[in-house]
Amino acid sequence: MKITTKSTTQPAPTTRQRILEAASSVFAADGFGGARVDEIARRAGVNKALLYYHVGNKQALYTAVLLRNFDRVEAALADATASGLSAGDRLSGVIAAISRVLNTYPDHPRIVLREIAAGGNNLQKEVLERMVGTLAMVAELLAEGVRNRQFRPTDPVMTHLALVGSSLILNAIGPLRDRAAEIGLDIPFPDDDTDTGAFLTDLILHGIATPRTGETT
Amino acid sequence: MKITTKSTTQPAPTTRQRILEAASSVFAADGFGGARVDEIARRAGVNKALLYYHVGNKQALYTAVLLRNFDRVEAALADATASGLSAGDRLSGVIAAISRVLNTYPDHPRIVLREIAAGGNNLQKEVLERMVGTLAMVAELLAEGVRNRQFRPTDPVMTHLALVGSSLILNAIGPLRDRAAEIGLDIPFPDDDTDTGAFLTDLILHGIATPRTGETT
DNA sequence: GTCTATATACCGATAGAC
DNA sequence: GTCTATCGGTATATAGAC
Repeated sequence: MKITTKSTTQPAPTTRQRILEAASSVFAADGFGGARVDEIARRAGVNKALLYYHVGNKQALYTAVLLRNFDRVEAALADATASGLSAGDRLSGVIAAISRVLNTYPDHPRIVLREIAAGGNNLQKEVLERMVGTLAMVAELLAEGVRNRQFRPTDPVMTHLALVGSSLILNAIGPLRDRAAEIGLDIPFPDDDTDTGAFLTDLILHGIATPRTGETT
Repeated sequence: MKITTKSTTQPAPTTRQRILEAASSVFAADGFGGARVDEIARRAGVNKALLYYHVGNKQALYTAVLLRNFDRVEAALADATASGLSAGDRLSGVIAAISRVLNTYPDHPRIVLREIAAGGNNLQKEVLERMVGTLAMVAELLAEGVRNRQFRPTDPVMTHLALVGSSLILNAIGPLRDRAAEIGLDIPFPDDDTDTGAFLTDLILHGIATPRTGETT
Protein backbone atom coordinates (compact mmCIF):
# COMPACT_ATOMS: atom_id res chain seq x y z
CA MET A 1 0.00 0.00 0.00
CA LYS A 2 1.42 3.31 -1.10
CA ILE A 3 0.77 6.58 0.67
CA THR A 4 0.12 9.19 -1.96
CA THR A 5 -1.08 12.11 0.14
CA LYS A 6 1.83 13.48 2.12
CA SER A 7 1.59 16.49 4.45
CA THR A 8 4.88 17.96 3.17
CA THR A 9 5.21 19.76 -0.12
CA GLN A 10 8.39 17.92 -1.04
CA PRO A 11 8.03 15.02 -3.48
CA ALA A 12 11.34 13.50 -2.28
CA PRO A 13 11.75 10.60 -4.67
CA THR A 14 14.82 8.43 -4.85
CA THR A 15 16.17 10.43 -7.78
CA ARG A 16 16.27 13.63 -5.79
CA GLN A 17 18.03 11.94 -2.90
CA ARG A 18 20.67 10.49 -5.20
CA ILE A 19 21.24 13.95 -6.64
CA LEU A 20 21.59 15.51 -3.18
CA GLU A 21 23.99 12.79 -2.13
CA ALA A 22 26.20 13.26 -5.19
CA ALA A 23 26.02 17.04 -4.87
CA SER A 24 27.04 16.96 -1.22
CA SER A 25 30.12 14.95 -2.09
CA VAL A 26 31.18 17.16 -5.00
CA PHE A 27 30.53 20.43 -3.14
CA ALA A 28 32.62 19.12 -0.25
CA ALA A 29 35.49 18.18 -2.54
CA ASP A 30 35.52 21.18 -4.88
CA GLY A 31 33.53 23.97 -3.23
CA PHE A 32 30.58 25.84 -4.69
CA GLY A 33 32.64 27.63 -7.32
CA GLY A 34 34.73 24.60 -8.21
CA ALA A 35 31.89 22.07 -8.37
CA ARG A 36 30.66 21.13 -11.84
CA VAL A 37 27.01 20.33 -12.38
CA ASP A 38 28.01 17.78 -15.04
CA GLU A 39 30.11 15.94 -12.48
CA ILE A 40 27.27 15.92 -9.94
CA ALA A 41 24.84 14.54 -12.53
CA ARG A 42 27.36 11.90 -13.61
CA ARG A 43 27.90 10.68 -10.03
CA ALA A 44 24.18 10.65 -9.35
CA GLY A 45 23.70 8.55 -12.47
CA VAL A 46 21.19 10.98 -13.95
CA ASN A 47 21.13 13.26 -16.93
CA LYS A 48 22.01 16.90 -16.40
CA ALA A 49 18.66 18.09 -17.73
CA LEU A 50 16.96 15.83 -15.24
CA LEU A 51 18.98 17.31 -12.46
CA TYR A 52 17.80 20.80 -13.41
CA TYR A 53 14.26 19.49 -13.65
CA HIS A 54 14.43 18.27 -10.07
CA VAL A 55 16.38 20.96 -8.24
CA GLY A 56 16.21 24.17 -10.26
CA ASN A 57 19.73 25.45 -10.55
CA LYS A 58 23.16 25.19 -8.95
CA GLN A 59 22.43 27.62 -6.12
CA ALA A 60 19.14 25.90 -5.23
CA LEU A 61 20.94 22.56 -5.26
CA TYR A 62 23.58 23.88 -2.86
CA THR A 63 20.93 25.25 -0.53
CA ALA A 64 19.00 21.96 -0.59
CA VAL A 65 22.16 20.02 0.28
CA LEU A 66 22.94 22.29 3.21
CA LEU A 67 19.41 22.22 4.59
CA ARG A 68 19.40 18.42 4.47
CA ASN A 69 22.80 18.29 6.19
CA PHE A 70 21.74 20.72 8.92
CA ASP A 71 18.60 18.65 9.47
CA ARG A 72 20.84 15.74 10.38
CA VAL A 73 22.92 17.83 12.78
CA GLU A 74 19.86 19.24 14.52
CA ALA A 75 18.29 15.80 14.84
CA ALA A 76 21.45 14.54 16.51
CA LEU A 77 21.56 17.53 18.85
CA ALA A 78 17.90 17.22 19.82
CA ASP A 79 18.58 13.86 21.46
CA ALA A 80 21.60 15.19 23.32
CA THR A 81 19.92 18.23 24.83
CA ALA A 82 16.54 16.72 25.70
CA SER A 83 17.51 15.36 29.10
CA GLY A 84 17.59 17.34 32.33
CA LEU A 85 21.24 16.70 33.17
CA SER A 86 23.83 19.16 34.44
CA ALA A 87 25.49 21.59 32.03
CA GLY A 88 28.71 19.58 32.09
CA ASP A 89 27.02 16.31 31.25
CA ARG A 90 24.88 17.94 28.59
CA LEU A 91 27.99 19.51 27.08
CA SER A 92 29.61 16.08 26.92
CA GLY A 93 26.50 14.77 25.21
CA VAL A 94 26.50 17.63 22.72
CA ILE A 95 30.16 17.11 21.86
CA ALA A 96 29.60 13.39 21.41
CA ALA A 97 26.56 14.01 19.22
CA ILE A 98 28.35 16.57 17.05
CA SER A 99 31.40 14.35 16.63
CA ARG A 100 29.23 11.38 15.72
CA VAL A 101 27.13 13.18 13.13
CA LEU A 102 30.14 14.89 11.51
CA ASN A 103 31.90 11.54 11.33
CA THR A 104 28.83 9.84 9.85
CA TYR A 105 28.33 12.53 7.18
CA PRO A 106 31.88 13.74 6.44
CA ASP A 107 30.78 16.04 3.61
CA HIS A 108 29.13 18.38 6.07
CA PRO A 109 32.19 19.54 8.04
CA ARG A 110 34.06 20.13 4.80
CA ILE A 111 31.30 22.30 3.36
CA VAL A 112 30.93 24.24 6.62
CA LEU A 113 34.68 24.90 6.80
CA ARG A 114 34.52 26.29 3.27
CA GLU A 115 31.61 28.54 4.16
CA ILE A 116 33.39 29.90 7.22
CA ALA A 117 36.32 30.70 4.94
CA ALA A 118 34.00 32.28 2.38
CA GLY A 119 32.18 34.37 4.98
CA GLY A 120 28.92 32.66 4.04
CA ASN A 121 29.19 34.04 0.52
CA ASN A 122 27.20 31.21 -1.06
CA LEU A 123 24.69 30.86 1.76
CA GLN A 124 21.07 31.90 1.53
CA LYS A 125 19.86 33.85 4.53
CA GLU A 126 17.80 30.83 5.60
CA VAL A 127 20.85 28.56 5.73
CA LEU A 128 22.98 31.09 7.57
CA GLU A 129 20.27 31.35 10.22
CA ARG A 130 20.32 27.59 10.72
CA MET A 131 24.10 27.64 11.08
CA VAL A 132 24.04 30.43 13.62
CA GLY A 133 21.13 28.84 15.47
CA THR A 134 23.24 25.85 16.46
CA LEU A 135 25.93 28.22 17.62
CA ALA A 136 23.52 30.11 19.83
CA MET A 137 22.29 26.87 21.38
CA VAL A 138 25.75 25.63 22.37
CA ALA A 139 26.83 29.10 23.51
CA GLU A 140 23.80 29.27 25.80
CA LEU A 141 24.71 25.88 27.26
CA LEU A 142 28.22 27.15 27.96
CA ALA A 143 26.89 30.34 29.52
CA GLU A 144 24.59 28.31 31.75
CA GLY A 145 27.55 26.24 32.96
CA VAL A 146 29.40 29.45 33.81
CA ARG A 147 26.43 30.78 35.79
CA ASN A 148 26.28 27.46 37.70
CA ARG A 149 29.98 27.74 38.52
CA GLN A 150 30.43 24.39 36.81
CA PHE A 151 32.63 26.06 34.18
CA ARG A 152 35.21 28.77 34.66
CA PRO A 153 34.23 32.20 33.32
CA THR A 154 34.89 32.05 29.58
CA ASP A 155 33.65 33.72 26.44
CA PRO A 156 30.90 31.34 25.33
CA VAL A 157 31.05 32.26 21.64
CA MET A 158 34.83 31.89 21.37
CA THR A 159 34.63 28.65 23.33
CA HIS A 160 31.96 27.37 20.99
CA LEU A 161 34.04 28.33 17.95
CA ALA A 162 37.10 26.55 19.35
CA LEU A 163 35.07 23.47 20.25
CA VAL A 164 33.03 23.11 17.07
CA GLY A 165 35.95 24.28 14.96
CA SER A 166 38.10 21.52 16.41
CA SER A 167 35.41 18.96 15.70
CA LEU A 168 34.99 20.22 12.14
CA ILE A 169 38.73 19.97 11.50
CA LEU A 170 39.16 16.56 13.12
CA ASN A 171 36.28 15.17 11.08
CA ALA A 172 37.38 16.79 7.82
CA ILE A 173 41.01 15.73 7.94
CA GLY A 174 40.53 12.32 6.27
CA PRO A 175 41.22 13.31 2.66
CA LEU A 176 44.23 15.44 3.62
CA ARG A 177 45.59 12.57 5.71
CA ASP A 178 45.28 10.23 2.75
CA ARG A 179 46.87 12.70 0.37
CA ALA A 180 49.79 13.22 2.76
CA ALA A 181 50.28 9.47 3.02
CA GLU A 182 50.27 9.17 -0.78
CA ILE A 183 53.22 11.50 -1.17
CA GLY A 184 55.13 9.73 1.59
CA LEU A 185 54.58 12.08 4.54
CA ASP A 186 54.38 9.96 7.68
CA ILE A 187 52.12 11.76 10.15
CA PRO A 188 49.94 9.79 12.63
CA PHE A 189 46.68 11.56 11.80
CA PRO A 190 43.57 10.13 13.47
CA ASP A 191 41.83 7.50 11.38
CA ASP A 192 38.14 7.56 10.57
CA ASP A 193 36.99 5.52 13.55
CA THR A 194 38.90 7.48 16.20
CA ASP A 195 36.60 8.70 18.99
CA THR A 196 37.21 12.40 18.53
CA GLY A 197 34.27 13.20 20.81
CA ALA A 198 35.90 11.66 23.85
CA PHE A 199 39.16 13.42 23.03
CA LEU A 200 37.50 16.80 22.66
CA THR A 201 35.38 16.46 25.79
CA ASP A 202 38.48 15.76 27.85
CA LEU A 203 40.46 18.54 26.18
CA ILE A 204 37.76 21.19 26.53
CA LEU A 205 36.89 20.36 30.11
CA HIS A 206 40.38 19.88 31.54
CA GLY A 207 43.02 21.11 29.08
CA ILE A 208 46.40 19.46 28.77
CA ALA A 209 48.37 20.92 31.69
CA THR A 210 49.22 18.49 34.49
CA PRO A 211 47.02 19.34 37.52
CA ARG A 212 48.95 20.91 40.41
CA THR A 213 47.66 21.80 43.86
CA GLY A 214 47.12 25.51 44.32
CA GLU A 215 47.99 26.43 40.78
CA THR A 216 47.52 30.09 39.97
CA THR A 217 48.32 30.39 36.27
CA MET B 1 72.80 52.01 -6.66
CA LYS B 2 70.88 49.00 -7.73
CA ILE B 3 71.80 45.46 -6.85
CA THR B 4 71.41 43.37 -9.98
CA THR B 5 72.98 40.11 -8.89
CA LYS B 6 70.71 38.48 -6.37
CA SER B 7 71.32 35.06 -4.83
CA THR B 8 67.70 34.02 -5.35
CA THR B 9 66.13 33.23 -8.69
CA GLN B 10 63.03 35.30 -7.99
CA PRO B 11 62.85 38.74 -9.60
CA ALA B 12 60.28 39.93 -7.01
CA PRO B 13 59.37 43.36 -8.34
CA THR B 14 56.54 45.47 -7.00
CA THR B 15 54.18 44.29 -9.72
CA ARG B 16 54.55 40.67 -8.68
CA GLN B 17 53.91 41.54 -5.04
CA ARG B 18 50.76 43.45 -5.94
CA ILE B 19 49.57 40.44 -7.93
CA LEU B 20 50.27 38.06 -5.04
CA GLU B 21 48.46 40.33 -2.62
CA ALA B 22 45.37 40.56 -4.81
CA ALA B 23 45.46 36.83 -5.54
CA SER B 24 45.67 35.96 -1.85
CA SER B 25 42.58 38.01 -1.15
CA VAL B 26 40.53 36.56 -4.01
CA PHE B 27 41.59 32.96 -3.35
CA ALA B 28 40.60 33.42 0.30
CA ALA B 29 37.19 34.80 -0.62
CA ASP B 30 36.27 32.48 -3.52
CA GLY B 31 38.55 29.44 -3.35
CA PHE B 32 40.78 28.11 -6.10
CA GLY B 33 37.91 26.96 -8.29
CA GLY B 34 35.80 30.04 -7.70
CA ALA B 35 38.55 32.63 -8.09
CA ARG B 36 38.64 34.47 -11.42
CA VAL B 37 41.95 35.55 -12.90
CA ASP B 38 40.27 38.63 -14.36
CA GLU B 39 39.21 39.69 -10.88
CA ILE B 40 42.72 39.18 -9.49
CA ALA B 41 44.23 41.24 -12.30
CA ARG B 42 41.66 43.96 -11.79
CA ARG B 43 42.35 44.23 -8.06
CA ALA B 44 46.09 44.22 -8.63
CA GLY B 45 45.63 47.05 -11.11
CA VAL B 46 47.42 45.18 -13.88
CA ASN B 47 46.42 43.74 -17.20
CA LYS B 48 45.54 40.06 -17.33
CA ALA B 49 48.20 39.32 -19.93
CA LEU B 50 50.75 40.95 -17.66
CA LEU B 51 49.66 38.74 -14.81
CA TYR B 52 50.29 35.65 -16.93
CA TYR B 53 53.62 37.09 -17.97
CA HIS B 54 54.69 37.38 -14.35
CA VAL B 55 53.32 34.26 -12.71
CA GLY B 56 52.68 31.66 -15.40
CA ASN B 57 49.18 30.34 -14.84
CA LYS B 58 46.47 30.09 -12.20
CA GLN B 59 47.95 27.04 -10.47
CA ALA B 60 51.42 28.60 -10.28
CA LEU B 61 49.87 31.79 -8.91
CA TYR B 62 48.09 29.81 -6.20
CA THR B 63 51.29 28.00 -5.27
CA ALA B 64 53.24 31.25 -5.13
CA VAL B 65 50.62 32.81 -2.83
CA LEU B 66 50.71 29.85 -0.45
CA LEU B 67 54.50 29.71 -0.32
CA ARG B 68 54.64 33.41 0.50
CA ASN B 69 52.00 32.98 3.21
CA PHE B 70 53.76 29.98 4.76
CA ASP B 71 57.00 31.98 4.76
CA ARG B 72 55.29 34.48 7.04
CA VAL B 73 54.01 31.76 9.39
CA GLU B 74 57.40 30.10 9.63
CA ALA B 75 59.13 33.40 10.28
CA ALA B 76 56.74 34.08 13.15
CA LEU B 77 57.26 30.59 14.57
CA ALA B 78 61.04 30.79 14.35
CA ASP B 79 61.05 33.61 16.91
CA ALA B 80 58.73 31.73 19.24
CA THR B 81 60.69 28.47 19.33
CA ALA B 82 64.22 29.86 19.43
CA SER B 83 64.47 30.28 23.18
CA GLY B 84 65.33 27.54 25.65
CA LEU B 85 62.20 27.80 27.75
CA SER B 86 60.04 25.00 29.12
CA ALA B 87 57.59 23.18 26.85
CA GLY B 88 54.64 24.99 28.44
CA ASP B 89 56.13 28.42 27.96
CA ARG B 90 57.23 27.59 24.43
CA LEU B 91 53.73 26.35 23.65
CA SER B 92 52.28 29.63 24.89
CA GLY B 93 54.74 31.45 22.66
CA VAL B 94 53.82 29.31 19.67
CA ILE B 95 50.10 29.88 20.19
CA ALA B 96 50.65 33.62 20.54
CA ALA B 97 52.80 33.70 17.40
CA ILE B 98 50.30 31.69 15.34
CA SER B 99 47.38 33.83 16.51
CA ARG B 100 49.27 37.01 15.73
CA VAL B 101 50.35 36.00 12.23
CA LEU B 102 46.91 34.64 11.30
CA ASN B 103 45.31 37.84 12.53
CA THR B 104 47.82 39.98 10.62
CA TYR B 105 47.32 38.07 7.35
CA PRO B 106 43.68 36.94 7.51
CA ASP B 107 43.72 35.48 3.99
CA HIS B 108 45.96 32.67 5.13
CA PRO B 109 43.65 30.92 7.62
CA ARG B 110 40.80 31.10 5.12
CA ILE B 111 42.86 29.48 2.36
CA VAL B 112 44.16 26.79 4.72
CA LEU B 113 40.65 25.96 5.93
CA ARG B 114 39.61 25.51 2.31
CA GLU B 115 42.54 23.23 1.61
CA ILE B 116 41.79 21.07 4.64
CA ALA B 117 38.25 20.74 3.29
CA ALA B 118 39.57 19.95 -0.18
CA GLY B 119 42.03 17.35 1.07
CA GLY B 120 44.88 19.37 -0.40
CA ASN B 121 43.43 18.91 -3.88
CA ASN B 122 44.91 22.13 -5.23
CA LEU B 123 48.22 21.87 -3.40
CA GLN B 124 51.52 21.07 -5.02
CA LYS B 125 53.55 18.48 -3.15
CA GLU B 126 55.97 21.21 -2.09
CA VAL B 127 53.22 23.24 -0.41
CA LEU B 128 51.70 20.25 1.33
CA GLU B 129 55.10 19.45 2.79
CA ARG B 130 55.37 22.96 4.22
CA MET B 131 51.91 22.67 5.75
CA VAL B 132 52.68 19.32 7.34
CA GLY B 133 56.09 20.52 8.49
CA THR B 134 54.54 23.07 10.82
CA LEU B 135 52.26 20.40 12.17
CA ALA B 136 55.17 18.10 12.92
CA MET B 137 56.97 20.89 14.76
CA VAL B 138 54.08 21.70 17.09
CA ALA B 139 53.26 18.02 17.61
CA GLU B 140 56.87 17.41 18.69
CA LEU B 141 56.62 20.27 21.16
CA LEU B 142 53.47 18.74 22.61
CA ALA B 143 55.10 15.30 22.80
CA GLU B 144 58.07 16.81 24.62
CA GLY B 145 55.75 18.37 27.19
CA VAL B 146 54.14 14.99 27.75
CA ARG B 147 57.53 13.33 28.28
CA ASN B 148 58.44 16.07 30.79
CA ARG B 149 55.17 15.43 32.66
CA GLN B 150 54.35 19.07 32.11
CA PHE B 151 51.36 18.02 29.99
CA ARG B 152 48.95 15.18 30.58
CA PRO B 153 49.30 12.25 28.16
CA THR B 154 47.48 13.31 25.00
CA ASP B 155 47.58 12.52 21.31
CA PRO B 156 49.93 15.24 20.01
CA VAL B 157 48.55 15.26 16.47
CA MET B 158 44.92 15.52 17.54
CA THR B 159 45.87 18.17 20.08
CA HIS B 160 47.68 20.12 17.39
CA LEU B 161 44.69 19.87 15.05
CA ALA B 162 42.34 21.10 17.76
CA LEU B 163 44.68 23.93 18.70
CA VAL B 164 45.59 25.16 15.23
CA GLY B 165 42.09 24.43 13.94
CA SER B 166 40.65 26.66 16.65
CA SER B 167 43.08 29.43 15.79
CA LEU B 168 42.27 29.12 12.08
CA ILE B 169 38.55 29.37 12.77
CA LEU B 170 38.81 32.24 15.25
CA ASN B 171 40.93 34.22 12.80
CA ALA B 172 38.76 33.43 9.78
CA ILE B 173 35.41 34.26 11.33
CA GLY B 174 35.49 37.98 10.50
CA PRO B 175 33.63 37.91 7.17
CA LEU B 176 30.99 35.50 8.49
CA ARG B 177 30.51 37.68 11.57
CA ASP B 178 29.95 40.71 9.34
CA ARG B 179 27.57 38.82 7.07
CA ALA B 180 25.55 37.61 10.07
CA ALA B 181 25.34 41.14 11.40
CA GLU B 182 24.14 42.39 8.00
CA ILE B 183 21.11 40.11 8.02
CA GLY B 184 20.28 41.04 11.60
CA LEU B 185 21.64 38.05 13.52
CA ASP B 186 22.92 39.32 16.84
CA ILE B 187 25.80 37.07 17.93
CA PRO B 188 28.74 38.46 19.96
CA PHE B 189 31.48 37.09 17.72
CA PRO B 190 35.02 38.18 18.59
CA ASP B 191 36.11 41.33 16.78
CA ASP B 192 39.33 41.62 14.84
CA ASP B 193 41.47 42.90 17.70
CA THR B 194 40.43 40.27 20.25
CA ASP B 195 43.45 38.49 21.74
CA THR B 196 42.57 34.99 20.59
CA GLY B 197 46.05 33.77 21.53
CA ALA B 198 45.53 34.42 25.23
CA PHE B 199 42.11 32.79 25.09
CA LEU B 200 43.43 29.67 23.35
CA THR B 201 46.45 29.31 25.62
CA ASP B 202 44.22 29.33 28.67
CA LEU B 203 41.69 26.98 27.08
CA ILE B 204 44.23 24.44 25.86
CA LEU B 205 46.25 24.39 29.06
CA HIS B 206 43.42 24.35 31.60
CA GLY B 207 40.09 23.66 29.91
CA ILE B 208 36.86 25.20 31.13
CA ALA B 209 35.87 22.97 34.06
CA THR B 210 36.03 24.59 37.50
CA PRO B 211 39.07 23.11 39.34
CA ARG B 212 38.13 20.79 42.20
CA THR B 213 40.44 19.13 44.71
CA GLY B 214 40.92 15.43 43.99
CA GLU B 215 38.82 15.43 40.86
CA THR B 216 38.73 12.11 39.03
CA THR B 217 36.73 12.77 35.89
C1' DG C 1 57.31 44.96 -19.56
C1' DT C 2 52.81 46.37 -20.89
C1' DC C 3 48.91 46.54 -23.69
C1' DT C 4 44.55 44.99 -27.11
C1' DA C 5 42.38 41.49 -29.18
C1' DT C 6 41.25 36.91 -29.63
C1' DA C 7 41.59 31.75 -29.61
C1' DT C 8 39.70 27.76 -27.40
C1' DA C 9 37.46 25.27 -24.21
C1' DC C 10 34.20 24.77 -20.73
C1' DC C 11 30.13 25.42 -18.05
C1' DG C 12 25.40 26.57 -16.51
C1' DA C 13 21.11 26.28 -18.30
C1' DT C 14 17.32 25.17 -21.69
C1' DA C 15 14.62 23.59 -25.84
C1' DG C 16 12.09 20.06 -27.37
C1' DA C 17 11.31 15.02 -28.53
C1' DC C 18 9.47 10.95 -26.25
C1' DG D 1 9.98 12.06 -15.82
C1' DT D 2 13.77 11.23 -18.80
C1' DC D 3 16.55 11.87 -22.66
C1' DT D 4 19.73 14.25 -26.76
C1' DA D 5 21.39 18.23 -28.55
C1' DT D 6 22.74 22.73 -28.19
C1' DC D 7 22.69 27.76 -26.99
C1' DG D 8 24.92 31.59 -24.94
C1' DG D 9 28.02 33.25 -21.80
C1' DT D 10 32.32 33.07 -19.54
C1' DA D 11 36.86 31.34 -18.21
C1' DT D 12 41.83 30.40 -18.85
C1' DA D 13 45.33 31.34 -21.63
C1' DT D 14 48.00 33.33 -25.62
C1' DA D 15 49.32 35.92 -29.94
C1' DG D 16 51.34 39.80 -31.33
C1' DA D 17 51.94 45.05 -31.52
C1' DC D 18 54.54 48.54 -28.98
